[in-house]
Amino acid sequence: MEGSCSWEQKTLIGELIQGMELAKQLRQNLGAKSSAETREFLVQRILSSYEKSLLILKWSGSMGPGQQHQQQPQGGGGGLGVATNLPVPESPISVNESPRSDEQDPISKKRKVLPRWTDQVRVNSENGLEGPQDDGCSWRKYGQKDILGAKYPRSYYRCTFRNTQSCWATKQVQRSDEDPYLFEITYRGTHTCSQASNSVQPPTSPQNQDQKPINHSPIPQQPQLEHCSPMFPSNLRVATEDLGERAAAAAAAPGFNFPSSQHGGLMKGEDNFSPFILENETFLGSFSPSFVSPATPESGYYPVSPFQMTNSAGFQNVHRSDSDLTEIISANTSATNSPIPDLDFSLDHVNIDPNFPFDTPGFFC
DNA sequence: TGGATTTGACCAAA
DNA sequence: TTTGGTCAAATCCA
Repeated sequence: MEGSCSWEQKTLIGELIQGMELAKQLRQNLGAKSSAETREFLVQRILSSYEKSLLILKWSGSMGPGQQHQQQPQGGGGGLGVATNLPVPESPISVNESPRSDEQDPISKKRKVLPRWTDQVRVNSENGLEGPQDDGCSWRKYGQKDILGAKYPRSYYRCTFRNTQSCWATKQVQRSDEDPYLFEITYRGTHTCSQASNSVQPPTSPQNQDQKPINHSPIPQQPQLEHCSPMFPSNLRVATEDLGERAAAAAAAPGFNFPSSQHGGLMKGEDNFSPFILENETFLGSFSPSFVSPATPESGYYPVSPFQMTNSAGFQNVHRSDSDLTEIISANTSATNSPIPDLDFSLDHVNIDPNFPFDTPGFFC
């Protein structure tokens, strides 16, 4: 935390202040005999504020001085990566070497270091739709793998236009151990194909988020082939996934398959989860227009803030997304040859309220 | 018949 | 050595 005006500090203070104010509101509501719903909502927000504060502290504490914006510990307890105040890398494409080379080398089997972020889609069997909604992009499944500690196999998809348009965007779909109706979709890389404008873009900074209109609809209309760039998720709940919990979740279950956007059906017939309905498919955070059409896959290295995950106001729905700052951050640091670990973190159990005051006084320097 | 999916094998990172 | 990610041949399907 360099200087007296670190982003973390301000954010932390803002969170605490917000929590205090919410507590006051709750107090007033208690006296005013407000509805239980209102009180519950306030409690939810208060808890959210404190959880965020704790995450900030946790994250900050795990970073070396002056590195908060550049690295993030890997592992479930990673906490939040806050790179918000980082400007979009002037030239993310050229700044990176390894990620870029990886991404440009389709033949390499090396684990790609691409911008990665996770979205979660909750489905339910009531609506009759088959599987989670299409995210607006054309994906082609190229693999499935049983993941250690996970009850369900993970499916791998890549852009249909990978060959024709050299679009290296990929996504992984993993059904939640704890909630079979919850799918965690990890996007890697950004679309550079013709459907890029519809593609899911990595979350961006809070600043950007503030500028985005927020859809406060608590219940998203069953998105029809919505654009990948999920406008605003109606979920206000941003859960961070605790990596440890995954392993903990144990029971077994049949593998699952995720319907591809082109087929709509389940990938694996034996799956008993047939009629899935997308209850929520959103992507927390806002997307800066400047991120919409990266010139190259590498350009997907965006500064991201966990808080951009904040968003609209759904009340009960599950959803959330998280981001992976790793590569994004590396874009900003590679120039200094700093080894950047693959920082993958997610936020689970954290409810980020849609009204997170990024404009809280002092939020920004 | 062409495009998409399945699945075992391979490879590199951890 | 283990595990995750990808490849590519086989298979499926419209």
